[in-house]
Amino acid sequence: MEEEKRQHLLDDFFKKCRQLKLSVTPQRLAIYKALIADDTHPSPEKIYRAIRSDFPTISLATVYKTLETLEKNGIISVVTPIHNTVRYDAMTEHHHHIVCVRCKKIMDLESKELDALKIPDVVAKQNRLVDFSVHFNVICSECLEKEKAETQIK
Amino acid sequence: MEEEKRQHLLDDFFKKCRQLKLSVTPQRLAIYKALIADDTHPSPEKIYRAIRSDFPTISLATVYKTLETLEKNGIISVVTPIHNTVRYDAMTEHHHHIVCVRCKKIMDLESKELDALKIPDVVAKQNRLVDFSVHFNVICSECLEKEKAETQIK
DNA sequence: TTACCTGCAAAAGGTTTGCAGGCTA
DNA sequence: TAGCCTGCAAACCTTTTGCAGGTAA
Repeated sequence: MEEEKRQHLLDDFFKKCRQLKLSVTPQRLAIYKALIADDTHPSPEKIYRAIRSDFPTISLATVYKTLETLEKNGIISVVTPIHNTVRYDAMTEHHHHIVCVRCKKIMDLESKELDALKIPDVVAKQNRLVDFSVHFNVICSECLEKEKAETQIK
Repeated sequence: MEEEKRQHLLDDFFKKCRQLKLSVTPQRLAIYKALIADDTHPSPEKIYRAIRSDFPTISLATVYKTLETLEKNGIISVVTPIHNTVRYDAMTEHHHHIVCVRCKKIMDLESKELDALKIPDVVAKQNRLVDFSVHFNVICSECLEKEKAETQIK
């Protein structure tokens, strides 16, 4: 990430925290700075290690809580999108996925059109492409039904 | 999944196991059957619960080991593609990801072209689309370099 | 028969929770 | 000052490992 962009994110960070009435504690700031300083999409553990030299007493739980808070407030986002357990699939051929963000159901999607996606040049310019897939986050029909039913009760 | 497809997968299962010299134990078969009977891409835990009535003494560790073996042999595949820890990103705007399957590095990719992807009708027909992203698995340039260096040593 | 596979138990991550005290706004 | 935030400890959940005995081919 370019220095300019980093500075911009940092400015936004203060702005958003003020708006959302989130305290800007030294720890939070350090966690956020560590995140924008690391282009590899670090894990909580990696962020923890990065700021430990400046905050020797900080706890990993604080890092988790802070990241969760920032995420819930839309200031940062989670990359591993699906869930916290491994999920298996009997289909080994190439296909795509539709994931319900409510009930966590994962559905397969076969699509010749998506398979034929034009791959941006940067992807294969320096790296060797292994495969790719498209991932749709949705609220599934069942969850929509449930939501509707609950709204009517009220 | 249609019954026909299931039967086909099951036939393939026996064939592949024979080819790969993997024993077809009752437990393995049960695990595989449970996987193809469940269209929601179950977790090891869910498969374990599904077969426990038939194999009351089976251990969760066996389910894990079996799924890992089948996955390594290309008989099944893992859905949660990235890794077993959460990864965060300071960019909250819509973007795509390039993931190195070797070093687990995750890189951001912004692409108006990908954003403009034609979404298959089935996706939004019954579900409410929240968002989507394209996920490229690659071997990154650094890992390719490393690989090359190691090959030369041999 | 032999190598692989299972089941148990324990350990090893990774993540979450509760609470007392401290700090930000 | 009030409410939020931190740090500690413990719990929890998922996954991995080692090993002894059992079973498929």
